[in-house]
Amino acid sequence: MSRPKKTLLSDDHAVALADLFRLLGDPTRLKIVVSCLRTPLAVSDIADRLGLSVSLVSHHLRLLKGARLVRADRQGKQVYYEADDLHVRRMVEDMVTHVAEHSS
Amino acid sequence: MSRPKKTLLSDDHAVALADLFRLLGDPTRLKIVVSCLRTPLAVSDIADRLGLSVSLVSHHLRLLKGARLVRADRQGKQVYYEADDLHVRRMVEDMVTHVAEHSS
DNA sequence: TGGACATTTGAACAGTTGTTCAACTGTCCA
DNA sequence: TGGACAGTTGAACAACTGTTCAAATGTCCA
Repeated sequence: MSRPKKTLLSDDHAVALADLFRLLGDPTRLKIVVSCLRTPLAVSDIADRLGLSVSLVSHHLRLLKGARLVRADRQGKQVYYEADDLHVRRMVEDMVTHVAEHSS
Repeated sequence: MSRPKKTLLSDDHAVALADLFRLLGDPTRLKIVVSCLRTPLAVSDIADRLGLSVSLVSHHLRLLKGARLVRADRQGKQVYYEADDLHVRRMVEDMVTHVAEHSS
């Protein structure tokens, strides 16, 4: 609960954290994550909502899944994606609302 | 205090937020930010601590300053850099401690 | 089985990015 | 002024990344 005064970042942690940041560092990919933040969404639904090709969305989802930012759930012909856990959801939401609030 | 149920991300906000994430998405740059998170540090001090060339650190600092993630303060021959505001500090700290705690 | 729908995958390409090296600017002090 | 120290800048290059297109896989139902 309490936070240490000095947070020195080990190389491993720096790389791991940077990997996360980098994945969220592309606007398209960020929008994909945000779109399935609260409700599981099929690939084609995401593509429709964002006006992207299904192929492109799938490519990005593969990367996001690899980093455990999203989770896949096949249901018949469709595959539903959603934010992987509570933490990812909170962290992205916090950042999104922050930018929304502080947009000058 | 309360968070809206649906956080839809506008294109502008997505790009702005992704810009932030992308800058933190490089391990070297992330370590530079973290190193001057709590104490202002001169360019050569950062370079020494992280074992990087002064030139490389300066290049990265320029990008970070451009995004207002860090602030520069010349003091004689040296230029001290530090995290630009409380928010940047908190957000990066939160992510760093999160990864440190959840490293499996 | 066959065909329609949903998604994944791989190759290929243009554009971007991190790093290095060398040259340049700025600041101080003898 | 001169030289030493601190930092910035630009060019150049290899490595990486996002996107597109076409082909492949998986799933359901008549």
